[in-house]
Formats: sequence, C-alpha cells, structure tokens
Amino acid sequence: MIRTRFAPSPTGFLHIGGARTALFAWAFARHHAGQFVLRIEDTDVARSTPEAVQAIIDGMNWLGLTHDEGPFYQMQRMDRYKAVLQQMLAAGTAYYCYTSPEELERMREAQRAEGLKPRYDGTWRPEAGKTLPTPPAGVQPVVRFKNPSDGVVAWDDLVKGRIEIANAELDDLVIARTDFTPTYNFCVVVDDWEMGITHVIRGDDHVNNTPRQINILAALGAQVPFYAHLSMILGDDGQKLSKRHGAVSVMQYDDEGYLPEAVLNYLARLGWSHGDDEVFSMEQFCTWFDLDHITPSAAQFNTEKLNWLNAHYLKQADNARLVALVQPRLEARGVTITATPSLEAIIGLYKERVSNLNELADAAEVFYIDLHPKAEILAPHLSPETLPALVDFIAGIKDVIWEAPAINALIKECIGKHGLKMPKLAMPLRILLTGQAQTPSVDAVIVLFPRELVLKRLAAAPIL
RNA sequence: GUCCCCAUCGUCUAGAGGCCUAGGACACUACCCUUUCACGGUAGGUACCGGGGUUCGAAUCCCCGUGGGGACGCCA
Repeated sequence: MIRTRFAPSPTGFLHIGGARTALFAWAFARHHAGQFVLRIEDTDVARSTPEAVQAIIDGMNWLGLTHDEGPFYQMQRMDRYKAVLQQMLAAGTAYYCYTSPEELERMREAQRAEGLKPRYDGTWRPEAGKTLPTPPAGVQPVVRFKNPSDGVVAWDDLVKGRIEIANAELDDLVIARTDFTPTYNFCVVVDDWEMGITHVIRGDDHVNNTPRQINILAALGAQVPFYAHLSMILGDDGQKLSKRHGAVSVMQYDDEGYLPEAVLNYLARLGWSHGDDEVFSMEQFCTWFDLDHITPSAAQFNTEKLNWLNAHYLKQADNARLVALVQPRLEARGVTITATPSLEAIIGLYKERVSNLNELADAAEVFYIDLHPKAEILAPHLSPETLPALVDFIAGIKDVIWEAPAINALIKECIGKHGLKMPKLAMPLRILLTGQAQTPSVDAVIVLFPRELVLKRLAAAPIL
C-alpha cells in the first residue's frame, strides 16, 4: 500500500508552492490507490497558530485535495517522540550535549571565518575510549543524534536521481531541545516511520535534511521510504516566493475569481508533463501522474497561462454553478439581484469572454444597478446622424417580439432606413444599456433585459 | 566559505544517441471570422548556457567552466 503525506507547518496560509506539493503527493497516492495523510507539523509552538491550521485545511478543501488520514498533530504525539528519544539515549545512538547556544554561535562564527562549514564540534559526543567533560551544574542539556562519522548516505531520489552525501559533511544535529521537546528532523523521522509513509514527496529545500533523516531511520532500524524532492516554484518575476515577496494564499486565487480546477490544472503542469497534454481533469491527472515526468529544475509561475486555463474552464462550467459563484460576489458589492434580468442567462452569454469570476460579476453587475453611462464613453458614439435611427429603434422596440432574431431584424431595419452601418446604432445601444463599449452581440444583450428596462435606459440618452 | 541541486523558445515544457532542418501550450505578430471588444480559426517568429571529450552520429552520455538555486538553527 502506497502512503504519501503532506506535512505543512501551520505558520501561515497554504501558498502555491505548498499546494503543488500537496497536489503531487495526493495524486501519487490516488494513482496507486494508496492513502494520503495530512500531518500538521506544529512543534514550533511560538509560530504555529490554529488560524494557520484552518487556513491550510481551507485551502486544501477548496482545491479538493482530500486526505484519507489525519490531520495528525505533532504536538499531540509528544509522548511517543519522547519514548523514542529515551530509547535512543539508552541505545547510545543519541547523547546529551551541554554546549550552550552562545558557545555554538562562537563556534560557527570561527568556522565561517576560516571558510569552513559551520558545525557542532562533538565535544559531548561519546566515543570509545574518550572521557567526556563533566556536565556543568544547572545546565539543561539538549539531545543530539550520534551521526555516523564516516561512509556515505545515499538514496535514489525519485525526481533528482541518485544523491550521495559523505557523513563527514553531517554533524550531530539536535533532536531534542533543553526542555526535551523534539525538533523537526526527529519528529519527521518518527512520524514517517510510524505512519508507514512509503513515499516522501516534499519540497527540495529538504534535500539537505534527507541524509540526516536516513541516518536516524537507520539508527532506529526503520525502513527508509522513497524520497521525491520537488523543485521550487518561482514567482512571475522569476524571484523566489516568500512571505515578503509574491507568496499568496491559494484562497486569494479564489478571491480573484479563479476556479479551483484551473489552479489545479495549472499547478499540475508546473514541473510535470504528460507529452503535449495541457488541459485535463484531475481524474485524468491521477491516472497519468507519475514521478518519472517531474522536472528537477525550478519553474516560474506564469499568471497569463493560468488566466488562459481559467477562461477555458469558465467556458466549460455549468451556468448554474457559475451563478452560485458569482451571486455572492455581486451581493458583496451590494448589488441586489432580481429575477429579471436572469443572472443565469447573463452568465451564459458572458462566460465565453471573461477570464475570471470577478470579470463575470463586473459584466453582470450593470444589469442590476442604476446605470449612468459615462459621458466620455457615450459621447463619441452619439452623433446627430445616429439619432433618427435610435429614435426609430426606441419606437420599434416597444412592440417587437422579445427574441434576439426579431430585435436584430429591427436594428437592421432602422439602420437600413437611414443608410447607416451596424456599429452606428449598435455602439450607442450597448453603451446606453450597459455603460460599456464592448459587449456581446447587442441583440443578444438586449433580450437579457426586460423590455421596460431597455426603454428606460434608452430614454435616458442625453440628446433625446 | 563548504556541501547539495539545477540548466531546451520570454514562460511552462516534449525530448530517455539517429524519428530533431528540435514538437506542444501560454504570450506575441499577421490574416480570417465579425455589430464593438473578446472568443474561435489559420499562419508566423523565437530556444538546446560555453568549452572539451565519448561515438559513425549528442539537446540527449562524461568532464570542466559559467550562471542560477538550496542548505549549513535548541525553524520547519
């Protein structure tokens, strides 16, 4: 049974990079009919918040990345970590270290100055035949993992290929703080092991933690899972995403009017490919998804392509569903939606030409508000030569059959009578009715309105 | 500084030695459609980081450079 996990630390919202990691881990599990575990890594008590936990869950729910187990909270597993810690201390694979943070800082400082990699010097590391210093009185020790001092750690990364790191490069990392609470690298190891995670799919900022985790796993006699390290996602400008720069919550995409399937499809193609396939459902994605076609290099986010996908999915979307998504947006703007014009009909006409839900709301809004077309938009299209046609149209519209073809015929009749081209009448009509110079075919727009509203809006033409 | 990773159009990518005079998508340009703007359709331009090897043959394999990124916490 394949088991993957998504293990965010609840120190902020779910951003696009985390979402893609979750998506891939989820899809891999789905592809193999395995299980996807959600684990909240909240051991950084100072920075973890319940709001962030909720934000992450909300983001995953919006995307539809459902987990089969969890969420597990590391803070609720303290007893288990401590038991393993004791076990390692007893086995001699971990030891107490009394070096203070200040001493460590000085040590690193000195090492950097010499051009060396900063690392713990092993003062308190037990060694055969070595006599340890006497523990200073009143100092609470940390627990360090006794990393093998020679040899290499290697694994075949499912994305990056074989990676080998000399143990000499690794120092003895702290696995429990002075208050005996375990640290990240230790909790991850115990959890991945005990939760039976077979494939660890995570960001490649963890590549450097992997050899340490493998060593701890080995010390525990645990089976080492497969690892797949995903490269990072860069912002639209090619810069690294960070809280200060460009990293936004996936929920912001919701706010901005993106459909989750568009975000999902976009993310799926960021760093993964299936030949020339660009547009596909999540169901299709799950049957196709594999780790072999993940790119090892970083990918730059491209909002324009996301916009294109969003526009595509908007066209495909069911009108009733779009009504449910657009209506709250209109209500949030204080727009009162009436039965006529029909919001569903408006959406059906406009969804072909917008690229997000907010644009759809913009288009729909003008049908319900007390409209006053801007003079600078209207004026250029209201010339004396168009007036007679407009007057005729208003007269004709009072009893025309309320269907697009009939209205179209009426428009043609009015322009024909005065020797005008279509835009001469269509432009003022669309501006008078919607306030906008760009709309769908004007007859199609007109039938969306109740007749009285058309008459009312046309009667408001300033030169009549 | 040390270690690790990465490198094909502007961007996402196809490509696992000959199918590549390098394919697709977004974006861009032109044309078509047309009642404006979009949509849609058609066409087009743009890329294998550099240098050495290996090979009959390299975008594909190896080495070196260069560039980019990551990690070196009692953060995760």
